[in-house]
Amino acid sequence: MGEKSGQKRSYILECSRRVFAEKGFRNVTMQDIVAASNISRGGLYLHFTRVEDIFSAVLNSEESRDGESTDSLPEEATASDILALFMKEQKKEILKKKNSLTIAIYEYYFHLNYKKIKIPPKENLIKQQFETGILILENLIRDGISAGEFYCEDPRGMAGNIMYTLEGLKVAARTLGISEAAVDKELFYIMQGLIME
Amino acid sequence: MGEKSGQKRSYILECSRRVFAEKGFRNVTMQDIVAASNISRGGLYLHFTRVEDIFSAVLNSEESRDGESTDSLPEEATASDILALFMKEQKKEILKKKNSLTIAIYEYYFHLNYKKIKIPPKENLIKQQFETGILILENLIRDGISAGEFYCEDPRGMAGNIMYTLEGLKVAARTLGISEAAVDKELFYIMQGLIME
Amino acid sequence: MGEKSGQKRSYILECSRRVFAEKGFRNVTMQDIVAASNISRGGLYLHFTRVEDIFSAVLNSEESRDGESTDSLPEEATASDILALFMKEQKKEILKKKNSLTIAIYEYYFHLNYKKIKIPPKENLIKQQFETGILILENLIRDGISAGEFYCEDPRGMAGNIMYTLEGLKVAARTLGISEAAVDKELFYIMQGLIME
Amino acid sequence: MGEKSGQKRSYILECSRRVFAEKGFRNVTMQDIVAASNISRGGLYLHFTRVEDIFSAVLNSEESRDGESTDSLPEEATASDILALFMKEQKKEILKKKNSLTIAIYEYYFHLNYKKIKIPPKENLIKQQFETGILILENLIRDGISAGEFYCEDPRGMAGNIMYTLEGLKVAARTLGISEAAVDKELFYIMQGLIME
DNA sequence: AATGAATGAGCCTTCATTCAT
DNA sequence: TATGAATGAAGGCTCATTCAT
Repeated sequence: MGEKSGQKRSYILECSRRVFAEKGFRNVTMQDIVAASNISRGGLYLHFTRVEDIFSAVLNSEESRDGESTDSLPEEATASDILALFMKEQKKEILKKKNSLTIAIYEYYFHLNYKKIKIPPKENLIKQQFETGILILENLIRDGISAGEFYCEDPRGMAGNIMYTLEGLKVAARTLGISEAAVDKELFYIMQGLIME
Repeated sequence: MGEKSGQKRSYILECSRRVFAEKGFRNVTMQDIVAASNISRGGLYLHFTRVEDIFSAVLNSEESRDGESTDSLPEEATASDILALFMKEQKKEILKKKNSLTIAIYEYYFHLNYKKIKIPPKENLIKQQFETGILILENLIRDGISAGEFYCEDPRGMAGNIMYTLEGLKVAARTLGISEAAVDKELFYIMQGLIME
Repeated sequence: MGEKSGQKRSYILECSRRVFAEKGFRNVTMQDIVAASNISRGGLYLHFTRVEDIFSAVLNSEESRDGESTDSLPEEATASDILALFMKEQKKEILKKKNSLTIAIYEYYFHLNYKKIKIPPKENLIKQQFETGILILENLIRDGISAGEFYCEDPRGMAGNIMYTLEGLKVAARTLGISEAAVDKELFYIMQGLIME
Repeated sequence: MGEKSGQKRSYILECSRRVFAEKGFRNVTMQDIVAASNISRGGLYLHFTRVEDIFSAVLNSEESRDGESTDSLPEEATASDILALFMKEQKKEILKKKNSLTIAIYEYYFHLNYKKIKIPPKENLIKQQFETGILILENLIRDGISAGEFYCEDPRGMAGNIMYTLEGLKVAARTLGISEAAVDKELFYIMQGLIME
């Protein structure tokens, strides 16, 4: 029973995710979600009353989906290997058009911004992801330094810088437009800055 | 006549700018602009038929406003001085809440994105600004290198990297939220990377 | 212009009045009023945003309509004549089914009651009408006493008593149902209490 | 089984009564009753299919509750004593805000009125109560007259007049609003009219 | 009998857009 | 040109009522 209800909820989120990926956040209406999930207007309201709640729930259900396509690495992978893989994933994310929530996420946060809604940090998964990203990179850089692969005087600073640069690329790709070559160039520049000559 | 019409148009843009700065792009309706400019509904439609046209026109009229608050520099300013000033302006821009079009611009581009509207590069002032920013930085870096103030192996790459990082900071400030101290840290990191020890 | 707008407003109120008379207050939707006045949904909202506002406006526009059907009296009418006429009018009002706002008024006040909305006494026309009714009756009774037609020790008390009795008859007619004969009996009883034997 | 079912029915009515007392008749939805009785939606529908049916059943179950708070009278009570007590009860009823079905009853009858539903007199308990009230008062007045306490030429007429006045006070208290002092004045006026000077 | 998820009709409200003046 | 009243489509929300379990 609780089971069934949970299933439906998941089903709605699954359908909604597609809608958000396709139309962003601000363009999505309750009706869009009704249409996408083939349920009744009232039926949807049984589970969610606002688009923003649905989006928030979608974000919270993303965790599990996240590692989806990561190529697995061999045991003896070097820091450079891992960094290269990370950059490859980031590139994919930056350029991904289909099935990406990126714009929707930005729009969602702008929306919260204007509605003056604050998400408690503990529930703010995007922020957590960002900060986790910094930590992972920092550790990776330190590992690379220890292994004599990387050179970096301020691993923490470098990690932050990389994450903000990636954020900049992500948003620029959705606004100014950015070619694959340009992304490659930027990512290459970052890696160059780390690798010992 | 053309004169009069032009005046009214400018007046509308001036009023609209305030509205966009306050409410972003997506939250603004024709009615908001009518209300802000004390103009008649029909009157507005004589000049513009869509909110996006108005926003586009606001962007195109921004050029003149841009250098507004730049502190002037002495003749003999060093590259470091200029870079420091640039960073100070960027910091202001990143953290500015009032009277900033930043969110509106992102929303506008997302909107174009979903409407599949492409702006010809020549008319895309924001993109041009971004690219101009890269050029200016590149030149500045080269000047600094020549003067023995900076060290950098790839001025062009560095300039791009800085611009994307700033973009990342700007969008993060409007989504994840970012403290002044964190901005300082990031900007300091960038400068550190340039200045010779 | 202000003229035109006022005309439309009056027109809406006129149509609404019919609707309220037919369906009461609680059963009336904005759509009913739209339908009754052959204007557009949005057009109605230009003038009124809630059914209760429309009803309130209808009440406030009733004043002028009020004396509509009063039979005129000869100059030399006695207090008894006037009282008889008053009672005749009251009887009509009590039994009137078509075109009466009585139930709507009760429903409206109940509605305000539950919404905890208080009408400032000065704007509460129904209350004023009631109190005016008491004053008029009191004066009439005093006149009748002076003329030796009536006998009454407490004209003010009698006037209040009559008004509440009439109110009771009015509401009973819409709830319990009441025959014309029963109304006659009650009104006759009141008059008997005044007229000297 | 019939027993069990009856219990549940009574339980629903008990809960519903509270809801009607609090929200009137028109504001009550099936959902309100479901919520108030911790019963399932479907479960409620097994017993009642409309709010009006529930309200009707509540009214019919009120009989037993009615005499609830009547102060008991000594054996040798005079007609005046009884009348005074009656008036005291009426005053309480007129002014009672909490736990009163008064408005709900009016709304219910208005509702029937508009739905053109007629209750057969035999089942119309409110009407019967009203008529019983008249009879009781009439007898009381006659008793008072016999005992030399009251003076009244038309006990039947007086009884009806009193009941309608009380009805008027009751409805006025819920619409125009009425102070305790004003109620006292009216009730006093009625008693004055009976008691021999 | 009992449950409560699901349905869909009905109402409310806001806007972009038009058009007579 | 300018005005602003009017239109109607689009979206939001709530409830009575049904129905599979």
